[in-house]
Amino acid sequence: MTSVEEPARPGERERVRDAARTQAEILDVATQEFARAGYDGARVDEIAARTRTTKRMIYYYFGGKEQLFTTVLERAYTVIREAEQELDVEHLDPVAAIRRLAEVTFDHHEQHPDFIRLVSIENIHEAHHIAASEKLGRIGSPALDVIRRILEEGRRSGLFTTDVDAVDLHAMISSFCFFRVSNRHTFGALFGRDLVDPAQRAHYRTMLGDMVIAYLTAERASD
Amino acid sequence: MTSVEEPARPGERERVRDAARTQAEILDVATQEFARAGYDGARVDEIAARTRTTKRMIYYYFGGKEQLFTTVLERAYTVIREAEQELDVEHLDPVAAIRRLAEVTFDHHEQHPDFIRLVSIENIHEAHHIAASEKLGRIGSPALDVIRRILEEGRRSGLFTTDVDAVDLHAMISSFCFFRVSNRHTFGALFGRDLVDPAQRAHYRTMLGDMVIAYLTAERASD
DNA sequence: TAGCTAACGTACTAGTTCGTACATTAGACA
DNA sequence: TGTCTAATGTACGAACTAGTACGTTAGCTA
Repeated sequence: MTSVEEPARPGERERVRDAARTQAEILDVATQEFARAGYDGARVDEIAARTRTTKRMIYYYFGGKEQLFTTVLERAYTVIREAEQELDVEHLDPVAAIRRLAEVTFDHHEQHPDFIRLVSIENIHEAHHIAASEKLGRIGSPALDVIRRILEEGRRSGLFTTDVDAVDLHAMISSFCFFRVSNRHTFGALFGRDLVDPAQRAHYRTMLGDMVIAYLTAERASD
Repeated sequence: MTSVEEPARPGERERVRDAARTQAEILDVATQEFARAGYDGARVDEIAARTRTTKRMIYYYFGGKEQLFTTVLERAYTVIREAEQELDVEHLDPVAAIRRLAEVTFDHHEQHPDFIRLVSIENIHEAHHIAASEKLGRIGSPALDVIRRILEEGRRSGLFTTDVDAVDLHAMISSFCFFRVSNRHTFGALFGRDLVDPAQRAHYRTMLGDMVIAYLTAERASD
């Protein structure tokens, strides 16, 4: 999400015109602005003002506000998918692997509140931008493949007693991680508890893992 | 959320001027419009147009767009709190009671997608309207009290092995119910699965209950 | 039934906001 | 070193949008 501020690598004197840098700078600022204010709340002029370039360039490179937002989304999703690719849990036993996966998901959500906000905003708009994006249509999810393999192994070994679909488990894990960040403000205002309080971080991280493992290893759930 | 369209109770001829009805009508339409487009995306003119009255009246009764949104939120939360008051699970054993509570929460989220959207929107705005509202500050949560009592009983009887805080359990249940509705569109677009597909409703409802019960009755989780 | 006021409608304005027409120049390359 | 184009800046316009000034009237009450 932050490709920002390459301070002119040595030997490479900062050029006045640099298409790639200008585009990256616009995307960085746009990400912040859209995440801050929502699609309609975001101001193209404001984005331009916080850039070293002008509004003209936003239209030159991205075409318009709508496409800019789509590109921001594309980049945000690409970042998270790349992080998922790093996932290295196959050497762990199924229980540890799932817990680790949950923790990595937990950490990623916490570390990218802007991404969470963008996704919330995109949902208000019924995912129209994702639908319109070719890139996002076929981006896939490495995490899902990992979950699938772990679940299979866990079931074969008899460690997991619950027969759950990978997508559903992903939804279960994501929902907790996402909600904790996305609904932080209303939840805090209504129940007087900050779900993202650093002092409670380990607590909630453990709670998530416990919950998922308990579900997967429950002795004969209802079915 | 829908006080709408009282079609002139018999004997009570529809008056041309009716303050209460006008206000309710504005609130109904405003709820839809804000939920549809977000705070900044919503148009005061559009709200007025879909009402039998005019924009003038919105300002007459509510003061402005900001206060109108706050009032919409207040009413939406009041509705959900009233639903929680109906909650009648104390006669059930702790396991059944928690499962029932989870199911009621699940049902309520499904039945009020507009409410979910409003809450998402309010979170984008960092709960500023809730913070500014006296009414919402001290609205409380009947559900929390219920959870507290069930948990206590469950622990005393030895049925629940996990020592969890009522607010945290509420967060756990809510996160799943909320995410399923709030992130329906992005999740569907990315994973090709509609979390709110009626055919899957019972499946997810059971899954939530299983998860919560598994967590509460797990044999000595990590602690 | 006369008077009064809460309830209402119309028409307008000031300010904002996305988008673009037009002009300019850095710097790659021949 | 001259040329050409991608990259850039300035200034402006058309459309929208929250909010209001001013005038009107339904219907309650005395």
